[in-house]
Amino acid sequence: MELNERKLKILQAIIKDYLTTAEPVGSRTISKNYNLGISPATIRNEMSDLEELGFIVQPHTSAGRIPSDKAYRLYVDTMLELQKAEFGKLVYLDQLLKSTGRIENLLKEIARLLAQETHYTTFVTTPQYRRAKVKNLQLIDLEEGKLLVVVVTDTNHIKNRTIRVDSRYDQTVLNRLSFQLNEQLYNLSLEEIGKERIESVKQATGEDQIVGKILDALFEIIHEVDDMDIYTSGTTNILHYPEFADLDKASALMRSIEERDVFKDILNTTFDLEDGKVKISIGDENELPDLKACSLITTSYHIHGERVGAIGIIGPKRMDYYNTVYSLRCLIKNMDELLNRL
Amino acid sequence: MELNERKLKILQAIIKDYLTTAEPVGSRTISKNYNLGISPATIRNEMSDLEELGFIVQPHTSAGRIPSDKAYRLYVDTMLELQKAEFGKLVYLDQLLKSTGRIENLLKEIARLLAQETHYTTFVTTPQYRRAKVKNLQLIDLEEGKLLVVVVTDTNHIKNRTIRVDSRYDQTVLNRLSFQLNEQLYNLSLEEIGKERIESVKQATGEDQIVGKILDALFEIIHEVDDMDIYTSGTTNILHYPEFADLDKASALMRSIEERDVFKDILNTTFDLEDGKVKISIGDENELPDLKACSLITTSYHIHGERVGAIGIIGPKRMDYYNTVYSLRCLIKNMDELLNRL
DNA sequence: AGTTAGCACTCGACGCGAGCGAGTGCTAAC
DNA sequence: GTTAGCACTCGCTCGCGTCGAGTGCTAACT
Repeated sequence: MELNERKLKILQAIIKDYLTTAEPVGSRTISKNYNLGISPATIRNEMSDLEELGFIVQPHTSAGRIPSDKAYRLYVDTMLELQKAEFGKLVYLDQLLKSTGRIENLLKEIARLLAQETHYTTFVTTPQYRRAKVKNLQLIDLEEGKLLVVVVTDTNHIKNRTIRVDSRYDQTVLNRLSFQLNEQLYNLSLEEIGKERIESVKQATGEDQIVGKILDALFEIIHEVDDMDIYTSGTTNILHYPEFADLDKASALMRSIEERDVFKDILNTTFDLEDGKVKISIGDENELPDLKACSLITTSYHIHGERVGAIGIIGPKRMDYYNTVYSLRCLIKNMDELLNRL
Repeated sequence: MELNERKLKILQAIIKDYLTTAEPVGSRTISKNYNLGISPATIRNEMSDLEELGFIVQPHTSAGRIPSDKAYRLYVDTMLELQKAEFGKLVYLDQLLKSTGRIENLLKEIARLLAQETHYTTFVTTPQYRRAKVKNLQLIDLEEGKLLVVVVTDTNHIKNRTIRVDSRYDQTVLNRLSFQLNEQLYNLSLEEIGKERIESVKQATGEDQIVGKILDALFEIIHEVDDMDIYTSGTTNILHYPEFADLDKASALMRSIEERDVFKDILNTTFDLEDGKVKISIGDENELPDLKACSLITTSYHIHGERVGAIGIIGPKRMDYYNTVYSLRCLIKNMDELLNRL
């Protein structure tokens, strides 16, 4: 059995109807409202096939059908035509810039506006300059069993961390070690220092136990998200989605968002995204259990051409993908321009 | 009719019971569980009196009684004995300090821990240095009906705001006015410029309509909270209070908190608090409609002896005042010490 | 005069069953 | 291959009776 054109049209109709009503869709509804020229009985037969193919599911016997994750994926991949959209200028962003000088407030406001427009939950991270380069790395003897690792970047950000080691190392030994590591890492940007690079430096420096520990700490320092804030808005909208009528579910999701647990996964994948790409991840495609009833639309924003931050929308799987993606794209275009002017 | 000792005991019993069960309290319950040595019938008579006195209310006929705001106020003022409490050292705060260098993260964590301990919603503001002094004040003619007020402090913070006026003022007139106002306000710290000071300057400058407007704007500029962040935690706890079972109420309150509307009132009164004082404001005592079903416990924290930030707890009127106030006091003591060490 | 037992009454909460209606799958005819 | 017809399923709503917690009132008791 294959997905012929009529099945596709019916599926499309089901999705479209379900997106607006949030109610299971029956054969009669489709026959009446989407003139495909076929009777409810025929549609029923096709729907039975679509269910077998895994595109729709029945919440219970004698209910209509609702789209599955697979259907949403198909919808997003093939039925959403966004390529040729034109994006207007958002004048309110300019006004925003005038009313506040701090970029933090600007980002907060952007999250707020996006939430207001889409009625979903939104988030924006503060910018992360991952192209900053290592200028200096220094190891400092603190006390028996403790070392301090300090990294200074060419943007004069200072990051440090204490690590535990088994024995005491003399400062002259540490200085030599610092020098070696500096040679290996100098002028590398933070994003270039990935897991592989760390491993290769380990090899090059001779696989010493302490060097291993230092490099692991270094990796963490560089990639720590401690100084990144995430601004959210519209979390209370979750309470109004019919799929979160169950208070426990809603509360679990809201707590995950409040505690920032949600973002651990999201941000990694977003920063790996190629420029200008909007990523949609639907239901079960999300790692976090609380997000399995949600869809996520994420993208990145730029300052001086550098991809520095993430912005995204969390909504029910039944969300209005078309308009939401449109809004996000339009916002990003205006936002990138705005941030370049800062 | 007066509030004799027996009535007081019954009221106390009602409050105590209601705080734990969140259910209206009946006469039989009190007779059985709090051995006051009187029968339900007698208690009913007394309760009838207590209702007439405004200390308890009946949600509907044939239901038990619940304490009114007035009762909570009495309870908090006279029945809560907190004076002689000893506060232990919170070791986890020290650990917190070690794990993060930034004060922002420290404050976020403090809000989180307090929410976790109390199961209510908490907030902490970032520090505000209000002892900065006025260095210069300038009025600038913008256009017909619009003036710009600029204040510069000795810490080189610049604050400004446009205000609307009825007619146009020549810049030379504005300069003279600026000079006059500067004379009055120069070298005053921001916290010294309170409502009373503003009033007295109004008098001294001759009660002109425009001067009034300028001074009002000035007051707002000085006390505006634009560069202040407010960290909240535990907002989802609201969903579990029985008094917010109504989703619309819960969602309205959570939105108010998310949008920071709640804090406009709260913060003004908190910063006016004398040092070390914990303020409790119950139900209708709160300005904001969404807070009328809540109680608020707020106090301030200090850095180098200066009162710089607010911290507080938002819970249902039925909250556990005793333990919550205790937790807050204990936290503040440790927090002030910790912040001094920074 | 204050206290208490007794009693009728109120009213929300809960559970149950009938009825409704949206929707299905199957069958037989077109 | 399509469709009309039909029996069947099942969640939802609504009304109704019951239950029980709680009250106020009255009359009797101390």
